Amino acid sequence: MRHDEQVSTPKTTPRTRYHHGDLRNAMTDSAVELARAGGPDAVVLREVARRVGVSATAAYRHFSDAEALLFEVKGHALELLARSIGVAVAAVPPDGDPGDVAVARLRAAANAYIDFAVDNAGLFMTAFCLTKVPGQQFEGVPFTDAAAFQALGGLLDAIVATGRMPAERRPGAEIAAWSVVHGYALLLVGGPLERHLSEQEQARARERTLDLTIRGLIAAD
Amino acid sequence: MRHDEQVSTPKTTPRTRYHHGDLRNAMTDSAVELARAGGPDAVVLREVARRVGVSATAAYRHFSDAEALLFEVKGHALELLARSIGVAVAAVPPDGDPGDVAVARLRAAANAYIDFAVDNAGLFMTAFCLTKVPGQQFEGVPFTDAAAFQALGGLLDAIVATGRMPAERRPGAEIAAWSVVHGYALLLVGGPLERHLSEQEQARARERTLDLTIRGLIAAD
DNA sequence: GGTCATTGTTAACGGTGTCAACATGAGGCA
DNA sequence: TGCCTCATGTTGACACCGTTAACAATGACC
Repeated sequence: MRHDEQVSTPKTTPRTRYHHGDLRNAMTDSAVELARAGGPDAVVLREVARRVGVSATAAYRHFSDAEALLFEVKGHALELLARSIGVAVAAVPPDGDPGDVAVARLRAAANAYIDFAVDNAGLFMTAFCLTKVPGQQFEGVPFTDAAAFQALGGLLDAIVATGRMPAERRPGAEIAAWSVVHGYALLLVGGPLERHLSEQEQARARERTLDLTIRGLIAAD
Repeated sequence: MRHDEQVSTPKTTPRTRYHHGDLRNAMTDSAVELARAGGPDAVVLREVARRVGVSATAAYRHFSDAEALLFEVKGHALELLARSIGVAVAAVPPDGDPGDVAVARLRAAANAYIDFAVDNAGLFMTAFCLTKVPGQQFEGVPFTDAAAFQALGGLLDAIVATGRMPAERRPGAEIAAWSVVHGYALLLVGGPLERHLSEQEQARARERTLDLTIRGLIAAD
């Protein structure tokens, strides 16, 4: 419906063979690029088909719906997010006090989450933005998040194992941790924080938010 | 684009007078109802006009854009959210230890925020969901949030005043607090939590998340 | 009571998702 | 080898959407 900015190179590769050969993946990739650049609203079935060099209706041989295509994009975005976090966590040097390392890993994961949201705002929005009240059947975020959720749990378990966090405080901690980071990221990406705070203030706010959360997790009471 | 469910009564009030008299407000109200029921995607200019009993193009006498209408709805949704929180905070009995009262107020605000998101998922999504990477000019959440932000600051100041929270931890605390609650609400509304957790687990998770956050805010270190 | 800006209306355009009917061609079976 | 079949892509059409241009009604002000 919105037909403003036609961002860039339509990139119509006018293929030679009648059958594309790998249309589903090609469309998904193209859709991911659109989402990266413009968020979920930019994922337009006809535009995707155009870029891949195929008629719009060809999409229906591989996706039941325009929404199904968007769903695929969400999955990809989540996978990229998870990978990005994994890299950051793995980059934490495992030397020194195990408790420090475990906490540093959690912090690295949190920062990677927020960094991803800032650096790939379009993908992040696409992954998490719900634009309609979901019906009976879930059509929110694909279940990939479950894996990420377990990974986060692992980080927290590690902290408990080093004695830095009371075990009885462990249950539900993933949800609290995820909530903070997710909320901060969303308030930042195109949200109020991005507008009301300078870049420096944002950095400070992020640090303090993470400090506070980690204190809540590991502070003795 | 999506033209599936036509939810309910089009409610076309075929007015008698040529001029509506209060078209702008009527359209805004109707749009808010659509958003409440179906989220931002349900706010369709032509449908709004239909319900108010007016031609689609009449909207352009009062809104520059379909987006402007949506923007108005966002403002209303935020106002309702703020009002809802205000009521909850005011309902906290001011008896007993001032520190307890101040903390209870913060907790009430947090719970009201999440309750609003759950009970008015469509409005909440409409208020906060960004569907496109914003351009130079902000087009995210209207600035009403600034007022809510200050109110939250007031709650935190009160806690500091009672000595329950170290003053040096005060700066940036709004952001941390808001982040948790906002993130939890968004993970809940149509998000992963709603699907992976039973209702009882959700209640427990919420309690623990708030506990953790408040501990982070007020725990001595 | 006449003038005119405000607020409506109709007609039309391009864009979008989607369906039905048709075209192509790659792979298996004779 | 040749044919048949079915997955894959195409064209054409429809309904809906946002938006603009040109026109009509009305109410307020002199």
